[in-house]
Amino acid sequence: MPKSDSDQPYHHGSLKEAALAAVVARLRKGEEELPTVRELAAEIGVSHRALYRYFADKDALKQAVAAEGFALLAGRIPVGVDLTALSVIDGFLRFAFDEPSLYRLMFSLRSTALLAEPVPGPQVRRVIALATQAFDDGAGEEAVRNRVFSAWGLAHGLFDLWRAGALRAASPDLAYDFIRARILESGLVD
Amino acid sequence: MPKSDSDQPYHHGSLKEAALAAVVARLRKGEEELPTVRELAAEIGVSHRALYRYFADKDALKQAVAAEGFALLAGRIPVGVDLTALSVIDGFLRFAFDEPSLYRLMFSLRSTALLAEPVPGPQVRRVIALATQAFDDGAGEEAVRNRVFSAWGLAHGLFDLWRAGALRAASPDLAYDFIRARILESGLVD
DNA sequence: GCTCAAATGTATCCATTGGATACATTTAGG
DNA sequence: CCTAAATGTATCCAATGGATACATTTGAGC
Repeated sequence: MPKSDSDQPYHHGSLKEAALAAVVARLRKGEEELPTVRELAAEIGVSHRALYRYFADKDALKQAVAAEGFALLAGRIPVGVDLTALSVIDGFLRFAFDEPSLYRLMFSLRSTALLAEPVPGPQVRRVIALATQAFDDGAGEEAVRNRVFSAWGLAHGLFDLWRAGALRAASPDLAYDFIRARILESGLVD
Repeated sequence: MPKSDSDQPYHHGSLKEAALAAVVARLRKGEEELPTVRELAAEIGVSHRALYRYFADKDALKQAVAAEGFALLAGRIPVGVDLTALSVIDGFLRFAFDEPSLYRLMFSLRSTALLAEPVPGPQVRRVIALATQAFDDGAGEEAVRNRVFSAWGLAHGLFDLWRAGALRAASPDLAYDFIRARILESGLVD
């Protein structure tokens, strides 16, 4: 017999997706950290242990959220004729400033995870592939890789210094402009 | 009457210093994270609550450790005639690779802490002052500041990408060489 | 349609951890 | 000396990630 009229069915149906979406939404709303497993479960309407059917432990949840983040980042990078070194940089930087908490989470992972070993996850590989393509000016493979990492490092580093408070910019917009100016002036992207 | 022959006196004498030194030592030995308050207290030989006489909460302890880190970093930067843009970069990079856990902790702080607001802590200011002096080539104040942050951002960013696993270097030494090469090739430091 | 095993979710328990409060022990200044 | 402030301890608490056992659904094969 069906349990008395409860709006929620016993099986959620898409717990994993709902969990990831809920975490991303929270980070978007300004939360700096992952919610507790219990908070997250409560928001979705399940017992906290239910989440462990889909994530081995909390770190696995974090990894999955980070993977979502890289997928969202890839979505910010234009394709086709609009794929240029500058548009990659702009998409990357705008994503970082739009979703600072998510961005931080994505790059806070230890090695042995997503970005590395034995090969980066597909979401990360897509971002790297797009960037490599955009920066490919016909010079050798190594020269292109060097420029990609220099530009990536500069953007990532300046953003992180801002996040840590070292840039001491009056507003996020000014920080964005400052960082973009430094990248343009570096000559890494025309 | 004195408590029966216990080697440890009731008062430690320099708990704060001992605590900071113990944490730094642990990070140096490869621990990635801060120890728990209890572990730390046990190592020093006091009850865990004793530490709260010196640190408001665990975050305050973290901040203090980070401040120690910046002081150690400043110690890696040469003074006098050896203070050049390149020597600053080398000191900075070597510190990061020598003490990756401590380095990460130093830059993992939120804003409103040490690096920012209302003004960076003295340990951080010293590092910035040395870098600014080393990069001062007589061009305007703003141009110097721009170059300092570009170089800092590039070094910090590439190091963090390596730490996250994105560089996929075969060894720390190769990563170090790669990063140094990118910085030299940037033209930010001669 | 039925039945039963696999999938999914719940209830309950546990150890660890950061932190609070009350009390004990020293130390030092008048 | 004596006592107040400083320093450290004992003990308690709530939150949290995680484990184990059990309940509910679902669906594949007969």
